[in-house]
Amino acid sequence: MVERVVPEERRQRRRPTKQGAVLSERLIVETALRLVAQHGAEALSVRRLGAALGADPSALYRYFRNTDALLLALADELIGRAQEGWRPTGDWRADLRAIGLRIHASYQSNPQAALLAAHRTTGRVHETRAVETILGILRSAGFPDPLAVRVYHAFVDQALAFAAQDAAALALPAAAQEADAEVWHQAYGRLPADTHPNVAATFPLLAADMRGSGYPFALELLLDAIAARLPAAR
Amino acid sequence: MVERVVPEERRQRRRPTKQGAVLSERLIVETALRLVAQHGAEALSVRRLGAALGADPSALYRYFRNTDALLLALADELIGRAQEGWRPTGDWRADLRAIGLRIHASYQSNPQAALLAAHRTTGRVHETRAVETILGILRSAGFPDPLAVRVYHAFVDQALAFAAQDAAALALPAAAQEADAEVWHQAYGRLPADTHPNVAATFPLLAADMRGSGYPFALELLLDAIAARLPAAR
DNA sequence: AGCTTACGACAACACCATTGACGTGTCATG
DNA sequence: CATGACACGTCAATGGTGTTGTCGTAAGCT
Repeated sequence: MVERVVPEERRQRRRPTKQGAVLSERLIVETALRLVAQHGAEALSVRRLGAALGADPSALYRYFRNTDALLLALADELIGRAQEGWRPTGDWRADLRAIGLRIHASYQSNPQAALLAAHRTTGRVHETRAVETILGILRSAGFPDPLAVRVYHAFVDQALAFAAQDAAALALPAAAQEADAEVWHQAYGRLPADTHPNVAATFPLLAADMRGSGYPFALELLLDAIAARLPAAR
Repeated sequence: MVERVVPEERRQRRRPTKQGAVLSERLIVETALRLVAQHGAEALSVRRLGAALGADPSALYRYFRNTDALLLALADELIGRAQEGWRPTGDWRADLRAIGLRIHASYQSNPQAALLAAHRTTGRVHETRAVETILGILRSAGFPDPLAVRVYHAFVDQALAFAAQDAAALALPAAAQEADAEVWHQAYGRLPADTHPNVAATFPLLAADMRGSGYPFALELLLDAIAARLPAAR
């Protein structure tokens, strides 16, 4: 097969499609995100995306070598949106907290796409910038390189894992979402104290706490532990 | 469409297929798990499963209303297998670590099914038993109820989130898996020191560390932080 | 022994990603 | 301003997917 993809920056000719659309990597990514947001993850197919763009499906292969490459571009776009407008404060702990919460929030804003994208390594610009930033925060805070790398890994994986996990809940149909919450109260609210004493004793607390995401507290705990491993400065 | 599925317990006639196999829910689930284990996640299709069973693909629809129902059955089977044989030691930290790693490991053993399971609250016996156990460990370790509940939430969500995250990576088509690994060397190995000094400085460490899961270290950090919040005993 | 019907098989449908071939509109060159 | 090269949108085809309407037959009841 001949390589059909021309890198975006080297693209010169832009011929409109029969329906008048002028394609670009940007337009394709944005249309794909819109498609997923409006009609769910399963609505994202080359054929449907082509239709939404007003182009033949195969035209997409002039921009992405396959659907995997497109998916990576979507993932990178989400990472990029998470970083928009953020500036480091110089306080490593505050900065890490902000980045973690921003990644989480960005993925929640498009749960369907987040589910597709959260577990990929893109190697694209937004991602490499985020990696560079986080590593910079840790190294200039005084973590020696081997520790900085391990901490980076745990921090990033946890942010992405929670983001995907919470996105999955949001991605459920609204009806199924409420039904799930109901089932939770039904099943756990009625567990008898003789077989499940600990659940029974803490049920009101549990029910209240499980409403929200576990991420903010888990992040705080992670930051606690990281701080404890920071070699005493001075 | 007519409902084709007859519940397993009410099944009476067992007609062999042309190739002589006698189908059952058990046989189908076990064959499916074997198929995935031997030939990878992408080998699991209705057609291939039918072929592996020695039956027409459409015969499966006499046992499962669709592939989602089949995958749920696979997931349920895995949950059952995972909990076998674990006993608490009385050391809260060792017990939590063991539970976390067990959940993680069992999901890795069949990523495809794990992806479905990790995002759903079943409220069924295996799940409620796990909740009861973890809460019991925390409460008898001396955590006051409100803290025990928050810690429980963070711990469980972390385990499930990482399990799903790492399962997702394993469930990718082999090609995408290799692509992700390649990206680390291609994209991150070539980032110039003037734009990405921190990545450039730590690249060998990074490439080595990112090969494995971030969970074991993230779990250890979480346990560190939890221990630090345990009210001094005595 | 005969009847009912469960269940396996067949064939078809609608969708999917991907690719080779083609021709036209766009741009760089002169 | 004309021209030639070729980028890129289009077409058509391939081989995959899950799913379903229909049918015959053999299993198991009476």
